Amino acid sequence: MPTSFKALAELSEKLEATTKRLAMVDLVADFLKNLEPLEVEPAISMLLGRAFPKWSPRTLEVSWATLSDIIKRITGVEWNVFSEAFRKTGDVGSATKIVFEESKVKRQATLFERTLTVMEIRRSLESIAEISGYGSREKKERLIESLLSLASPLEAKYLIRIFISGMRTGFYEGLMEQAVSKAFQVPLETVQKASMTLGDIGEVAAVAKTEGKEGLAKINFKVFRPVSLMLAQIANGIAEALKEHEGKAAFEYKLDGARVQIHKLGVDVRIFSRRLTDVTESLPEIVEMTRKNVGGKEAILEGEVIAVDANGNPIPFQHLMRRFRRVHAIEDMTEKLPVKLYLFDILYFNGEGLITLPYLRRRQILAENAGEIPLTKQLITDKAEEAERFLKEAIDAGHEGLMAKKLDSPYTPGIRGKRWLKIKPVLEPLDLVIVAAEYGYGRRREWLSDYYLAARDAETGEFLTVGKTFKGLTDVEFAEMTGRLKELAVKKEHGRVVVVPKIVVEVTYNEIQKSPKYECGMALRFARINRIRYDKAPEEADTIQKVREIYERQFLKKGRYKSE
DNA sequence: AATGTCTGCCC
DNA sequence: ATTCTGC
DNA sequence: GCAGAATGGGCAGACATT
Repeated sequence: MPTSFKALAELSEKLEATTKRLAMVDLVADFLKNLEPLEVEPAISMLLGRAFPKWSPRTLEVSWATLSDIIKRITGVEWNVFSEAFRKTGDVGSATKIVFEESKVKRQATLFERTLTVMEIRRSLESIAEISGYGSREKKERLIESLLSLASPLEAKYLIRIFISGMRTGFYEGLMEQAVSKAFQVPLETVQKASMTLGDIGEVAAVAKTEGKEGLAKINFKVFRPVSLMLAQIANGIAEALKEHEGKAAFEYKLDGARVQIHKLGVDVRIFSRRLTDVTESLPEIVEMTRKNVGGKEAILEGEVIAVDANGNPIPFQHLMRRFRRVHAIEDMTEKLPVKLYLFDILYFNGEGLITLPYLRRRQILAENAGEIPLTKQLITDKAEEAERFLKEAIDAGHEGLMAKKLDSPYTPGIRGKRWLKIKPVLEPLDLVIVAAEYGYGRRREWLSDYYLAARDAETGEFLTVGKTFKGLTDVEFAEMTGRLKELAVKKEHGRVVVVPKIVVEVTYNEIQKSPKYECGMALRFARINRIRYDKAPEEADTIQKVREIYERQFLKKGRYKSE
């Protein structure tokens, strides 16, 4: 019997209500057992808040702005009714449920509601993703409208959450692996291994259901099917990294570019980004390089692409972004804005998965088959001073910092572990003034949690915004800060509060970027609050002139784009 | 044709 | 991306 | 220790609007 979406929504509601992970796994396992084979992947994707599997190139091109318009329209509620529900719950999905319930009579819900199946929802999502071209916005909206008008308030809540990619139930992919293992009675390790290889638990579960353990064991890498990337944790410096890696590690230059996974089969090459988007078209020179240099028939490689100046020196990340997902005027841009590839890992070669091999061995295989493509510069050492020198060298060459990699470690797709650590020095902190703030969403809905940070213009005495941040304060500090800011409020509009420039905060950041958005033409990258400077008056805050000085100083190390 | 808005995705 | 929080 | 939540700057693309 086809599974109803109502059952999936009710399950999600139960998951949201508990924080007990074992209980969640049991609930989901029971649900999975009763699915038909074709429903397995769609249902699993949906339970994890995804419309499609992770590797799928389909996108809905619909988000909260469109959705709230649609919801207001079909429920007939006023703008303030919906935003009140949103303010109260901090979430578009829950707000939808509320207004659906309140407007039941108006939308004659009981007349329209009927059983929606999981497969119907998947097909609708596919149709929505497929629509494009002139008039597509309206067509998408109409499709969503008709889907929502068939849905009950509870179904609507979770449909909306699928649209905005997040079920907010606390049930995540790792738990899904446990549920799959339990439901289809296959060993957890087998499920985990298959899930790592394929990069998505949905399809793995479908195989587990139809072919069992034997089917799972046969799962291997497929060229042109991207693998989730191994991720790194932050380390506070060389010493910490060495300690974590038992005294000895491989340090590699950390380049400020975009991560790429390169697949090759004969002369065919495809390039995937960190989120597994196909970016092959944007990077013809990387395709060419791979074809010419990489040995073997089949390979999956990983590396970093950076933008460089005419001398091959790294230039700021922003410039790379003008190339990275571009599909128009590429030939023109390959000349104007050259990019360079550095490889650092290999996951698959001529039919063999390499991810279980130790780092050193993989790096060796990579070196043997990379031809003239450079590898990231590497130093293996157990001496902190040597590593420190290497770090300084990397920074002086205009790079971001270092990666520390554990010598005997496997490649673990999708896992952010301590086997890889990133070491990124920060620039000197700035004392900035909060000039405005916004209310948060979700758990932060009661607090002013997002702050506009400004530097003083020494010439005019004005405060000029150089960025915005929501990071660095604890919940207690947010609550306190909200109180203080409310007292300083001079203007309120749309959840934004403009305040008297009074509160000074010490802000850390990794770079000063050129900004098209802020008046002063500069913006902080990755700004976060270090501490609140209760002891400082706004007149003592750092100046725009100082920010500019630091901005200019960056180019002593990094190259500059030629038109600047 | 130019400008504005939304979306997704790099970091 | 970074940071804090809850399990 | 892990995963998730909350949200930053800024880029291109795709449409919508003027």
